[in-house]
Amino acid sequence: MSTRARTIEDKLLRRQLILKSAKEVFFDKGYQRATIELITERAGLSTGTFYLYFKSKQEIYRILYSDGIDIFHRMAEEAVSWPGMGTIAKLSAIAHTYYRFYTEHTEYFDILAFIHLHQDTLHEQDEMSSILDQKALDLLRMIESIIEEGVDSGEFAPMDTWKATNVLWGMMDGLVMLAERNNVMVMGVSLEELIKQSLEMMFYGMIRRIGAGPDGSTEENG
Amino acid sequence: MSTRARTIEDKLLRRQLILKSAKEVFFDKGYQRATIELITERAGLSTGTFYLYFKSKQEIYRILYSDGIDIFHRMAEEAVSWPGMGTIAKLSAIAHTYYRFYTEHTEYFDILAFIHLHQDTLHEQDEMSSILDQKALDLLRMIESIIEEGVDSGEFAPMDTWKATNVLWGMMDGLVMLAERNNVMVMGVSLEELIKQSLEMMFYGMIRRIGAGPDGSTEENG
Amino acid sequence: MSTRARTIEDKLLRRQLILKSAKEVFFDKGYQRATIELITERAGLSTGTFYLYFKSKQEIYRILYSDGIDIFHRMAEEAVSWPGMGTIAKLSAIAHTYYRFYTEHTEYFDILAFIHLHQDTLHEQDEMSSILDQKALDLLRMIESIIEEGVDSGEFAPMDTWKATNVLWGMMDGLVMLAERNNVMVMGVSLEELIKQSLEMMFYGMIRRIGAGPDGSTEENG
Amino acid sequence: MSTRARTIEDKLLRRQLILKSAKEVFFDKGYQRATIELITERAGLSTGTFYLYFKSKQEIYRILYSDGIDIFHRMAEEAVSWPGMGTIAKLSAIAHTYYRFYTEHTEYFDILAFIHLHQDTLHEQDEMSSILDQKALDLLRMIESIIEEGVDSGEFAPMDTWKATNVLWGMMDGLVMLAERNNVMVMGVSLEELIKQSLEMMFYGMIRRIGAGPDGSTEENG
DNA sequence: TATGAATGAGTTTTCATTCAT
DNA sequence: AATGAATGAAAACTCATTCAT
Repeated sequence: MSTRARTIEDKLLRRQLILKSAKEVFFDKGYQRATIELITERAGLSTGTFYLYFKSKQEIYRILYSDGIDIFHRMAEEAVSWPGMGTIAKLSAIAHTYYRFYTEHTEYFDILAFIHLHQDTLHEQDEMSSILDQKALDLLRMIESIIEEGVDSGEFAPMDTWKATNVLWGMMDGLVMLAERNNVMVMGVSLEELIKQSLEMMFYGMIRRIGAGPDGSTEENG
Repeated sequence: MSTRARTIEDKLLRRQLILKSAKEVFFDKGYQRATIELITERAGLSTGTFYLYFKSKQEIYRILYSDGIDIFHRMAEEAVSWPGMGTIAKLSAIAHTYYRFYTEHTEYFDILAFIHLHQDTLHEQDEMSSILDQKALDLLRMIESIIEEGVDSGEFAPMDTWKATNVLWGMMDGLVMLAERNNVMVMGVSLEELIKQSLEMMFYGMIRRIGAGPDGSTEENG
Repeated sequence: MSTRARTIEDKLLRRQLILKSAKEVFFDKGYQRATIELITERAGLSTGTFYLYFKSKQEIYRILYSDGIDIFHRMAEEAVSWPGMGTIAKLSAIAHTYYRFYTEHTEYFDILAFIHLHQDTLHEQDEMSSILDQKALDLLRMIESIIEEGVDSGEFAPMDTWKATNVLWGMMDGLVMLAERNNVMVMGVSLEELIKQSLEMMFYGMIRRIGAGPDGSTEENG
Repeated sequence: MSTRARTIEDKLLRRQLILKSAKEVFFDKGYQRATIELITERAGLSTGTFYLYFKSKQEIYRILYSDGIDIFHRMAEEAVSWPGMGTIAKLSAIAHTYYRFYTEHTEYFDILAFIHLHQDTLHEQDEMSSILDQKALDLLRMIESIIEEGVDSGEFAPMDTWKATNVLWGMMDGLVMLAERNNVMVMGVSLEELIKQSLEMMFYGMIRRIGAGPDGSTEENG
């Protein structure tokens, strides 16, 4: 690609280049300390060019957020697409995918984690924000559908599947958040281990067992 | 107190007033978009006055963070200080406290959640940062000691208590984070409900049961 | 003196106290970096009190400048008031006084040296500035009158005494300025030595000698 | 050059424009009261543009100081580079250069005079400060070497040349300082005249003469 | 009189965005 | 299309001065 992007392919390539730079700079510096100059410089372009491809700094941030969800969604779908997987195996696979997404796409993870804490900065009443939320919702719905399968197949006890979905996600999310925020705290305990253990605890409560109530409680723990 | 804070009490009150304003503005706007002008304006004071009570914007933020942890720590300790509480009751109480802290001190919650995502910005190699981390660590250690009690008393199966602490915290944290970030997602499911359910699932995995292995797994879900 | 200055003596004393503090702080920090708070704090008073005794920061600066000139003027007059002193002895005494003033009243010296470089800051078209200039002029006139005596008595060759006065002052001033500004430059050469030598050089050019022209030039250096 | 400086030449020109404005504003207002806004406004630019060309207010000040010394050093070297000049002629030429520098580059003169009185403000332990001091020292050394030539050639009596250099500089400096600070004082006496006369007085003390001691004293004025 | 809390104008610097080239 | 110089609106922080107590 030369200095001018004449073809549509060139333009797309250049757009991708800027997105990549932005992702890296946002990861290195955070939203506020990332500057358009840093982003374009890293892409080997000039600041003005940025505005030929993106409307604003906010816009590119939102696009990255959206892309991040898409990537994770795709990874999760692939992870559960193998024939013959049981419900627990699928949920384990999703949890493991979450861990993989965290390690392989840390920059995206940060952007995703960051954004909900800055709704004030970024969710400024435009169409984008609701789209983003919709995407996140779709992701959760996919997970819910797996749990529903488990209930339908009798693998899991009857339960409020939406609740269970949120429990699962919250558990994963909280653990990764914890790992990210402070390495000291999870000292000596790998994130993967924690997720595995959490899942086991959870599944143990979910699976159908004689004598277990529909909400996972038993006579034993009253 | 009128226009001038003459006594020590007045000064403390005014300090509290600024802290309150800051907490609210940080909550509304986030750290970056919060300005000293907004904070003092909300307190009915002038910008200069801010610097009579606090050294910098960072300082007041750190104070709020520290205060936030202190408040939660105190709430948690009070919640488990009733005589005759079993381990599960104590952990439930802490989880419930977390929920209460979230609802009653949302501004603090945000500050706490925010800070670990911006260690680069705020944890700039001063004594404060290690104190803060230490405080957070102390909190987790307190929870761990409760789980240890449960293991010692035979209520829980033997386990890695530090892992379990992190699972518990991660679960709570993730759920609240989820609730905070997007109300739509937990639509129809109250946070309190979710925490309750998660705990039950978790405890079900933790309690000692005949035939259960030390890690909570059984032949059934092997 | 208690917390309130009730008598006129008390008020004068308090005024002197503030002047002393101001002199020290101006010396330590320079005009800009000296703050009213620093000045009053050093005097054991509150900032507000400052404005009971002085109109502004500028005013106290000007007063110190004025006082500085007065002190030097007095020192110079005392130094030449001994009966039987010749002209050269008197001029030597004044030069030595200048050196003494520099070492014994360094704070004043700095204020005096500083002020003419900041006419913009301090000489803002008020009556004070012309008074100050008048005082400085009076000082030079006193020195000129000594040189005139020397010419009248035949000790010096006829000369333009105003020129000579300025030469003398400029020499002294420049030397001290040099010493103050950069110790390295006068490394190994004491200021006193330099002044002594300069004076000797100058007097050698001024004294009446057979064959010397009225302006101090001779056939030898023609 | 129109509204945008596209070429390197344009940029250099614009840089010069800002330097010129800064020099003037520093001269008018002094360092503290000079603001970036005043500087850029005078240059017909916006405040932000300043920071495209200079790192900070301090930086531009230091550059001007450095430039000032360079200009004077160059002027002085040119002034003494004519073949056949004797030592006295060279020193006279330097003194005259000092006067020219003062009249032709008054703004620079002020900056130079100002800086050594504010070593605290501006000489803040960076490489620049030592370079600046070195430059000033180099200048004095150049003058000293001329005096040394005079001694070597027998034109001057043996003397401490470093002392003599400082006497000469101090004399010049003090005279110009005097002229600058208060025109009234040197009323009716041109600076040029004063410098000429001072030099003559000084040289008269320095030149080798039968019966004169090595320090310039003679039996006549003993 | 004395206090010192409060004020708010003023200053340097950053950086998203624009626009002349 | 691309450039990158120019813009100018913030924003944190300081401190001489005021004024309620």
